[in-house]
Amino acid sequence: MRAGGWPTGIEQLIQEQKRMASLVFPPWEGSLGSIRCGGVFVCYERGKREAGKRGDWGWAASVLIFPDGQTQSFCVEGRTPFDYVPGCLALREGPLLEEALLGLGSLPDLLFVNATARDHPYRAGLALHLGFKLDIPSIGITRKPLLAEGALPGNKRGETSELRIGNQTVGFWLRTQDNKAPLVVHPGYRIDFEKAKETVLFYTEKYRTPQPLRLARQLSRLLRAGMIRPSVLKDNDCDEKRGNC
DNA sequence: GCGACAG
DNA sequence: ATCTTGTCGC
Repeated sequence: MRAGGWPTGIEQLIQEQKRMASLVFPPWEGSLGSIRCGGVFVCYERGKREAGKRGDWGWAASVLIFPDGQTQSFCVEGRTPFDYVPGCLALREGPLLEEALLGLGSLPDLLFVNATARDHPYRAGLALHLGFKLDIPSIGITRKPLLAEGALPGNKRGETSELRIGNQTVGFWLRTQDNKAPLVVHPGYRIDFEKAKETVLFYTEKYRTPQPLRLARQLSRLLRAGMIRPSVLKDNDCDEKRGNC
């Protein structure tokens, strides 16, 4: 599988988003605990106050967690080809995130992405887009909704509350740790709400952010800091060993 | 026109 | 995405 083929302009992207939103995907049937779960993340230069611009450097990392806890990862850096435009995140981040994933020895069975899915002007945010493009069931995780609205959940781990756009439920708040800020969970490609909830809880036993996404974020920041180099990194054990990658 | 607006 | 500041908890 090769990288590329992303829309290169807003009109082209919107057309693709409308197409994806109109498709019906068969639900994924996998069992947590026996899958390779991935996370992918990109960070940008520190100290900038304005929204991202075309040409900004980005540092991306993907992480794959095996059932036995072993991990693999891949890091890549590059310039982003597009300004940040809400609703068009795929133009800015899609290509680099895909590159990071395709560098892994094998693709994940399930993927966490730092983006929305159905909570989107055309009901096809980057978490859905990336999963669809690579044919990997995907779950989006964000700090806040893009368009959806809904009350906050209770303060206990596992509590949820629906997020809707009009009458349509597009995602949900999920408290992953007692008394810590909830996350927005966006069921993406081939994932239903119940499975998304189970999966996020499975990967947040100890931390607020699902472990694959958390490790990918750590690695991308280490790459940005120059503490690790781009390309293959294998058998990392970053958890509890920050800076030891 | 003005503010909001995943990352 | 990123920064700042102060504050709380382990």
